[in-house]
Amino acid sequence: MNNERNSPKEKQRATIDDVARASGVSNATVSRVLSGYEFVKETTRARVLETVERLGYVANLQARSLAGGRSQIIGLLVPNLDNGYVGTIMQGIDRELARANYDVLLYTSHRHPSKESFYVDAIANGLTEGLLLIAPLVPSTYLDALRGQNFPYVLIDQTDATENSSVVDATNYQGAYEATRYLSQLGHARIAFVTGSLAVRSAIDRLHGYKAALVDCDIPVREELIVEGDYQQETGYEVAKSLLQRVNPLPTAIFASNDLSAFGAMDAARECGLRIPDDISIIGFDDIPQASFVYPKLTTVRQPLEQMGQVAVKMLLEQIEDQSRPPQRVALATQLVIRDSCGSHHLRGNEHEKN
Amino acid sequence: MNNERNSPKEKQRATIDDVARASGVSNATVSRVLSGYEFVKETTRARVLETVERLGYVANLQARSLAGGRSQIIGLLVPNLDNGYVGTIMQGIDRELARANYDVLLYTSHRHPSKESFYVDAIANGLTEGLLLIAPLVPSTYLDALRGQNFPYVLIDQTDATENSSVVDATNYQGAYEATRYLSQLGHARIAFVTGSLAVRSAIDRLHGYKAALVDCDIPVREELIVEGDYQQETGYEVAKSLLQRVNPLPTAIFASNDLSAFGAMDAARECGLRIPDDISIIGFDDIPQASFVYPKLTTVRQPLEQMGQVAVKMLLEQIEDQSRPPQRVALATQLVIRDSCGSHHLRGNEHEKN
DNA sequence: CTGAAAGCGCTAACAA
DNA sequence: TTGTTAGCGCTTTCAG
Repeated sequence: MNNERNSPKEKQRATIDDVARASGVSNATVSRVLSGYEFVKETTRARVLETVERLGYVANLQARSLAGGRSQIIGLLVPNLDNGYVGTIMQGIDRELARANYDVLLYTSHRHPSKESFYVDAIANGLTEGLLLIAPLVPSTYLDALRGQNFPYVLIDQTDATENSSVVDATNYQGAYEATRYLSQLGHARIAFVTGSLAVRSAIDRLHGYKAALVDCDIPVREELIVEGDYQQETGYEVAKSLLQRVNPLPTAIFASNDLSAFGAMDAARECGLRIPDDISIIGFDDIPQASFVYPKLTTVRQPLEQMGQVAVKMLLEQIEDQSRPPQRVALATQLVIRDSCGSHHLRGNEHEKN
Repeated sequence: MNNERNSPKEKQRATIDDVARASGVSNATVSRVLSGYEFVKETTRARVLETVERLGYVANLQARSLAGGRSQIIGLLVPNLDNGYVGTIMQGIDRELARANYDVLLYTSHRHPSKESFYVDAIANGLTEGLLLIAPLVPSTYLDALRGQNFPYVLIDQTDATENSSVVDATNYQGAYEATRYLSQLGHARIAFVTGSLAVRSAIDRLHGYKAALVDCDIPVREELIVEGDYQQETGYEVAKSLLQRVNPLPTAIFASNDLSAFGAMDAARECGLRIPDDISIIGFDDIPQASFVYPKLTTVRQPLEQMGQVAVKMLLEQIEDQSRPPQRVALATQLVIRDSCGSHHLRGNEHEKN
């Protein structure tokens, strides 16, 4: 509508033609200099560069990209930003992208599936050269379209049911297995489990790991000790609370499928008058930044979040370079991080004065 | 370089001309239909829309924006994403932007000033229609350039020394004043203060608020109780620790300039064998999501982070609509949120069995 | 080594 | 109500 961009006081941004004129060459030559083309006379190059500097010229991305160049932008779809989880992954993405001189167009779905698919359609449309999806809700809906256009994308911490996408995630099964075995080794036998949303692959894998470990440790799998959460702190609190009120005898440990749920479980335990780790042990999954500064510091299974981001970017960039590259799947190793929220069940009662 | 975009299997994206041809009209007409232009025959409009649907046509943003239309994208510069602070603000930004159908191009400076100014140059260059800067480090460097081009931007939680920018922040002085007075009312007289980076306006204002409250409460301002932090948890930990080791008698309360620093101070206090809030009270500033689930829950001064994001977007959008609009400054009210990390100093010793 | 010219996909006068 | 025609700023042949 009434676009005031030409108001009197406004300085006009320098274009490539301005630079060309000011340095007495053609715009093509300026373009060559700027793109690092080899065969330009040194003196010409110097002159152009000097002019660019003097005029404070910066190329217009849209024009460049329209003209067939690269936009150097990738789309990033995230569920939210209010806990460190996505932030940490993004740190990895950021680092790797900076190296390749790419920028990020961000889409926050706020766990709203329809918004998610809307964005994906829009993103794959021109501006971005590729797409990174962090823990998307229901990828299957739009993944086909993406594949149909042969549009480069990588899923982070989520799996495509058709197994036809590039994905980066962690060894969820093994991580959960180890965590459970660790609790068992501490003497726990009544180990409750708070799942993630079971629509999500990682949640299912962690559940399987938990069950497998129980079996291997000769602990019966009791369905009443398994409650369904959704990776949210609030939900973790609620289900843990009702679990603690319902089950008798009480579990001596709770394994929450992610740190956020674990925080919720900690709150619930405390409200029930239980001391952590003396009365009940709690273990999480992810190792988001907060895990190390809740009190007591949370023992958890570390996902290499930052590294996942980096790897995803590398894969995406490769795919952008060579669109015919087949999908890859990478699962990075998890690692048990022992802090203060789990205690030995044998010693209960004897060692009450831990700080 | 070797752009494989024309590999055999790749479907080509439909352009506006494809749509025009397929519906037997000119591209101009298609453009009109798409932009909601009023005077198009209904049957034509319907036909075009049908074709768009059938071909799965989506407009190319870069072309549209190059041609003088709007890109519907704003740039967002953030310092980092690993704590809830920025995430919460972004939630507000997001909500408001979604309403106006804008997207976000994200730049993470990771507290690196040169990167910051580099980004600002790049951002203001074509693609984005405006710029939101969250807690930028040294805005003065590039703000002039932005203003010179009359490029719309809004600062969030930071102030331009020249007072020539639109800014949204909170009532830092009053918030700090209230927090300090609250501690004084609890009976504390030795109240330590951990500042933010004093290059930042909010940090200075909070320090002033703290000092003013002390004066008004007839408590002497002791410089040895004031230590300089930088809004980072790690630094908060370090300076609080050395403070607690150095000062004698110990302060009975610590006011940290932001929640992150407060978390650091909590860690330090605990390492010094102090119990919170029994032996020492700790109060923060911001009320980021973690504040309510650290243990004990942090008493803090709430900044309406989400609302700040929303207001900033509204201001920016107004500026985009009317570029001649003069800069505005809005300070949203802070609010003391009393939780569990502060105790009364009078009662010390008598009420040791709080949970 | 460099310039001219043809677009990239779209919007916006200006005609018709 | 609709089509024609210029560009937007840049890259990229194709000639020199």
